[in-house]
Amino acid sequence: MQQLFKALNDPTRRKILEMLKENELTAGEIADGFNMSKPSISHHLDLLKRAELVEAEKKGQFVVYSLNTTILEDMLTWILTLKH
Amino acid sequence: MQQLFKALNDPTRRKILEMLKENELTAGEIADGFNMSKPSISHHLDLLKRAELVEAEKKGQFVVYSLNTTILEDMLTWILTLKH
DNA sequence: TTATTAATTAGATATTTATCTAAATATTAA
DNA sequence: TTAATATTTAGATAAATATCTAATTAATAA
Repeated sequence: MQQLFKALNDPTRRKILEMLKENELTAGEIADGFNMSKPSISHHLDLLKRAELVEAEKKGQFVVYSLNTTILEDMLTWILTLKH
Repeated sequence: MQQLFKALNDPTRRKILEMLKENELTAGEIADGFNMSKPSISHHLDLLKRAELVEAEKKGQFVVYSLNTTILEDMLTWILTLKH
């Protein structure tokens, strides 16, 4: 849970998730969407992967990232429990 | 949105919200639930208040805190948008 | 094989954050 | 009015975080 909240506590990482909502993207394509160095984006992707919010698959020299919304169920449950 | 995610990105603050789910509580009663100084708890309460997750009402020398779940709608919406 | 491209890892740094103790403020009780 | 209680504010510090550049790894192309 902590890892999940931590991963979402950054606007860059939230925007990455929004980008991946449409299509899966390579690390480079994701980096192109930001005015930030590739290593920084790589670090953000690593945090998202650790939180299980994205999955990474190596395709040749590329790494393709895709969204994994499964883990968000836990957060939804936590929030809804608070509300009722 | 950033303030909201930030406020939830701490286990102490999340536990405070869970405590307030049951009853409203004074700052001192909340602090009693933790092995942490009162100023630290006061700081956490301040962050929760800024994020509009709690409301504070002064009653005599006490300050009573209560949960405000309204703002959580925004987060629910964000998460659900990501999922569909 | 050598050069190029894609991505990550390593290491450094500035900023943010969580925590503490001490001091200040505000309210109630003696 | 003075003392006690509840809470916050101020200031300091250690740890975590986001970012950068340089170096490394891995895969493809010449």
